[in-house]
Formats: sequence, C-alpha cells, structure tokens
Amino acid sequence: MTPERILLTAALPYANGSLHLGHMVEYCQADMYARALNRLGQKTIYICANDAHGTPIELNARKAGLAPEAMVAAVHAEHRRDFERFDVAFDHFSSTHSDANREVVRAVYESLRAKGHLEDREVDGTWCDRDQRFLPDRFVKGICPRCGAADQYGDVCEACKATYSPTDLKEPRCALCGEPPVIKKSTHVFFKLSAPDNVAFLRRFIDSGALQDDVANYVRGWIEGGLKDWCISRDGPYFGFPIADRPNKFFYVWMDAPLGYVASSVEWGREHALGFEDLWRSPATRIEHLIGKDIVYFHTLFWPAVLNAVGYTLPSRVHVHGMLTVNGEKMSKTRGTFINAATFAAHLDPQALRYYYASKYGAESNDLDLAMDDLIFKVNGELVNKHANLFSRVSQFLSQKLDNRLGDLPFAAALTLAEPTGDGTMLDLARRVTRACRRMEDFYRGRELSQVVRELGVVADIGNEFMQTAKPWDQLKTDPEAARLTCTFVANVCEALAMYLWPIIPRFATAGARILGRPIDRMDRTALFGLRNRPLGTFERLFDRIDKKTTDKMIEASKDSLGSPKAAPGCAPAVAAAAAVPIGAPHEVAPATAVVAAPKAEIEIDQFRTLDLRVGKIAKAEALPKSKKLLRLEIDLGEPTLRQVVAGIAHVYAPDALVGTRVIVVANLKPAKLFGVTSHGMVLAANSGAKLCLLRPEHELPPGTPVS
RNA sequence: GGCGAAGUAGCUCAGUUGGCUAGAGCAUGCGGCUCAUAACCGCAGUGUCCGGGGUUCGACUCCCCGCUUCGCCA
Repeated sequence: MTPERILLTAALPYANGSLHLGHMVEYCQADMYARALNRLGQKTIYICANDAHGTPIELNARKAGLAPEAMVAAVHAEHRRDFERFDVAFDHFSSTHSDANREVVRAVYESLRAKGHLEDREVDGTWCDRDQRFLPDRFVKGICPRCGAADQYGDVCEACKATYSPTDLKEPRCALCGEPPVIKKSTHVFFKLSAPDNVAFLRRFIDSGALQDDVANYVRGWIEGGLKDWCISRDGPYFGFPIADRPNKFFYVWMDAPLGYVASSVEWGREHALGFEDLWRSPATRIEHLIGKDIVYFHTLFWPAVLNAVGYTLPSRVHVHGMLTVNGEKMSKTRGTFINAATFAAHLDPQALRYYYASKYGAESNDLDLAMDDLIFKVNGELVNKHANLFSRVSQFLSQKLDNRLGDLPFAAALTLAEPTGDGTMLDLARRVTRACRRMEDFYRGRELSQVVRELGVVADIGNEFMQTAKPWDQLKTDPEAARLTCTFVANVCEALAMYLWPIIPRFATAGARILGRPIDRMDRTALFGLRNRPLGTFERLFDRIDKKTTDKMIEASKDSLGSPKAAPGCAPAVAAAAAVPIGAPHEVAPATAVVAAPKAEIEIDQFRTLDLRVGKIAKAEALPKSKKLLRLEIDLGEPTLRQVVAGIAHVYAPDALVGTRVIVVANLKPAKLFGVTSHGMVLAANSGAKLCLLRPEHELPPGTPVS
C-alpha cells in the first residue's frame, strides 16, 4: 500500500560546529533517496532542522560572547550554505529552537504527564559552587577509576573505555573552572521507559520490520539487558525550553531534538495545506528516519516509546547507516582526514563526493570508507570517462557533422519494455537499457545506491560499445543517415543516464539533459527512447577530472594547525559571522561572508557601477621572487593580450594549482607597481584575516564576462 | 569486555535460497578505432575464496573453533 506521502528525516545536525564529510554521508543519502522517490512518483518530503539546544551550545556561545540564539543562527546559515553546495535539497530545514517546536514539546509533555508516563525523582547531581550550576557528565573531568588515566570525562574513559558516572572519578574537577564539584540533590522528570507496557511495546516495535535485521538484533540486546527510565529534564542554566510547571528545569536536548522532526514538518505543512493531524496522526503519511549508528539508542527506544505514548504515527522505517572512515581509519584532524564540507567544496565539485558516496551506499549499516585514490578513480574512470564522455562524443559528432539533429529509431519506444533477445540489434540493446533502468528503480526504492551506480555503468557501456561498433564516422562517408541513426540511439542512451543519474548528481544530470535538448522531470523507463527527430542542445563540459594534487591540498588544508584548536571552515568562521546576525532572528540566513567589521557608509548603485568587474581565466601563475605573499598572474580577460596582475595570495595558493582557474578581476583598477612588477588589476578574494580564499564563478564562463 | 561487520586475482570489490570451468573494474600485455574530456572498443592471463574441523553426493556459500582487521557501545 503506497501512502500519500512519505515524511523522510535526516538526523538534526548539532548547531555547534561545521558540517564535515561524515555528516554528508547521511544528508546526501537521504537527499538521493528523496529525489529518487519523488521522481518515481512517490511524494516524499525531506525534513530536517538544526539541533540548537544543550549545554555545549550554551557554553560555547558564552565563550564567544554571544547569545546562544546568535551562535545557532550563524551556524544555521553556514549549514544551509553547505547543504546548498552539496545539492542537499530539504523541503524544509528548521530549528529545534522554534515556536513550532516549543509548542510540540509542550503538548507532548502534557500528554505524557496526563497519561502517567512521567515521574519526578530526586537524584544526585554534580554541582559546581563557583559556577553556581550543575555540571553535565562531560563537564566533570578527573582520573579514571579503573585505569588511572588522567583528564577523563565524567561518563567514559577514552583510554580504557570504562563507563561510569561523574561521582566515580578520582579527583573530579569542574571542566569550566577547575574547582572540585560537590554532590547536590535535584528533582528531575523521568519517562518510565522500563514500565511493562513500554517494554512490551518496544519488543513489538523492533519486530515490526522498521529496522534492519542487524540493528533489530542489536536493540533487542539492550532491551533484554534491562532498560532504565529516562531523565528528560536538566537544571538551569541551560539553553533549551523551560518546563512550565518545574521552576528552573529545562527539557533535555534529546527530548526536544527528535520532536524537531514533528515541528519542522508541521511548519512545512502550514505552507502546503496540511496540518499536524495529516502528518503525524494519519495513515496517509508514512514516517521514515535516516540516522547514523551512533544514535540508534535514541531512535529505536526513547523515540518510538514516546511517540507511542502520545499516539503519534510510529516510524515505518528507522534506517541506520554506518560511520564514515577516511582511508580506512577514523577521521583525524592531525592526519587531515577530518574534512569539513566547506573545505571539500572549496577544492572539488561536491558532486564528486555524491557520486562516490552513491557508489558505496548499501542497505546495511556497514561503515563507509572514503579513500581518496578511490574517489579519484571513480570520478575520473567512471563519471568522466564513461558518462561525461558519452555525452561529449555524441553531442559533438552530431553538431559537427550532422547539423545537430536527431533522426528516428527503427522501433517503437513501447517495444523496448520486452525481454532482450540477445541478438545485439538496436532494439535488443534498447531493451537491455530499459531492463537496467527497471532494476535501478528497485534499487533506488531499496536504498541500494551502489547497485544503481553499477547499473549506470552497464548502461553507459552499452552506449559506448554501440557507438564503437557502429562507427558513425565510417557511416558518414557512405550513408550519413545511418550515422544519424547511430547517434540518435546513443543520445537516447544518454537520456537514460541523465534520467537515472539525477538523484545522485542532479546538476550533472540536468546539464546532460540540456545537451540533449529536452528537460527531464521524472524517472520512468517507459519514457525512454523517445528522443527522436529533434534538434540537440548545445554541448557543455559536464565534469572535470580530479587531479591528485587537489585532494592532497584539501587534506593539507584540513590538517589542524597547532595553536588554532578549531580552524574555521571555508572562508567564514561561524563565530565571527555570528556577531553580524541580529539576536532573535534564528531563521534568517546570515550572509555567509559576514565579518565583525562595522558596515561601511552606503553607496549609490552608480558608484558600484564604476567598478569594471570581469571573469578572468588564470593562464599563468608564478611566485614573485623575494615576496612571501605575492604571485604574478597572467589572466585572460578576453582581451587580445593577457593581463599581468599581482595578487597577495601566495601564502594560500600554489601557483600551479591556479592555472585554468576562473576568478573575478577588477579590470579598471589604476595600474600599480608591487615589488617592481606592474599590476594591471586586482583579483577578488574573501579575507577574514586568518583565512583567505579566491572568489570563483560557479560555472566556467568565458573570460571577459562582466560581473554586476 | 559486549555486540556487529569484514577477510575472494597485484589493488578495489561482486558472488541473491548450497550446484556447470569462481566473476567485474583498475593496473599489466597485445591489438583496434579517431566522434569524444590521453577518451572509447576487443583479446589475454593469474586465485590454498583467512586457517582448521563438521554437515552434504556436492561448501566461497550452512554450523563450530581459531586468527587478523575494522567499527559501535546511552
């Protein structure tokens, strides 16, 4: 039974830091799944939000001298920018610190109270007298009671992996001020997870088919090992929602975070004539979650138990994916394998990562390894050589030799749905393509993206083999229409590629369809092989090869330099950006390049127009002798001769890496001499002081293109 | 420690309920082609399927033991 709509969620990114490639494993996977389902005709709404609450955010904001709301807003803006770069297209991306969520949390709390699921209990907490606050486990540090390792957190020893409570630590200290904490009583609210009804429900839930087998097994172990009740309150000061009837108590972040799924979807519903009841209390809506291994506990125990207690729709699927490793190991800041999304995007087209991830995604919860050499191989050897090149050869052949027009095909499109005969005719090959597409549709539904990529390779091979065998360049000499026929067939194979690549690399696929001269808006094998008797679009280069030097540089840029404990991602340090964002506007997108400086005086548009900004292509770059920061560039601005421009970017960019790069040039700047070399213009770069990066146009525009 | 995953060609991996001679890509070698982004097409090899037992007519596949690697653990 297909539901009217699927509500798909990805886990909420914590608004405390930058997104890295580990995050992207999840957001890209969910994005591809949502895109695929929608194009297969299953309405799917991709919902997310930032996770804004909790002690770390409160303390980090305080450290930065900001209101938590301001810090969250800045990080929110940075996350949105990163998602956009990676083509992660949420239907709605909200915040758990929203009015909608405040309301959902209140309603759930009151319902749980009314139904007797909650209980107040007095518990011991670690209290710091100097800071006048209770300390979460992570904010008590001391000596591990088991192995004696120094400077360990209050919940787990990183040296021997022992778990304990903060009161077990030897020589405990407050992580904020260093004072020894004391034990102090506090009354907290508990959700009675261990109540027989809840346990019985959870047993049923994990057998309901919502979980992968291995995950269900895993969770079963926890249940049989005995569940504890769950504390859903925290003492103030805390950045979160206050509990109305419990003074100075706030909802634990893990209480309101998953409810953010509800609140965010309700916000989305407001703009689509759907209410809470339609989304969370109706069989017309199916709920699916995608999460990482690390948060299985919350999503398979607390979450369904709470939903069940308050009578909301239970998830039909909680799909668990593995963790990301890089080059076979955990991500590491010192090795440079802790790569931020923004850093990746600054060096490589994010579609490279999407394609690579897709080639690795399976339905299991296995970990996913990102091996740089493998990434290069998959992109260069498959995406460029096989796929992009097939578009290139057919498009250029037709445009150069056959007036860029497609002919007819010797079979009806409907005939391609039958079983292939294996006789190697065009119809047979078309049937093989259609078959592969049918398999891809199933693989998309089952989240077997790696199998999709495999089938895409099969389809591209059919196109390449056919073109090779039919030899249109020979046919052209005796029978140009035969050559046109050959190319028409291959163009249709390309359309199949564009159609089925789209959920994975949408910009590539859309550009591919543009080359073929016909947009695609659904994924449907019955629509294939209908590209006939029409003109093609114009050729554009779909993807560039990755040079190993680029990935090396990216890793170098990701290495944590000594003395800067948290290197700012990309060009916009989140905390610096925060200062420019008005408090109380958490949903506004802050300018990503905002800096702390006060705004300059207003100018008229005519003053701006006096600037002659143009796209330039760097033709040559070399270091300027005796200078540490300056490079001498020769830039193609579409003029008869190259422009010589001196740029202070040598400390960030190696000359070799710049050749071929498109940049924005101030073309009418008065020439000036630097280190004895005349500079006829200036290259634009964003500069935060600590970090500098060139502004580069997103597309390869011709040199000389004006910027306005 | 608990749980889980993995171990197949030089490298990366596929192998759905046991069943012809264990496959693909890369790399290597040879040949072809010139429309294409040094691309594309064809041909050719090579394997203690981690080790040891067991079930079976038959095991890469199922069971047990062990080894190694990796991940997760509120």
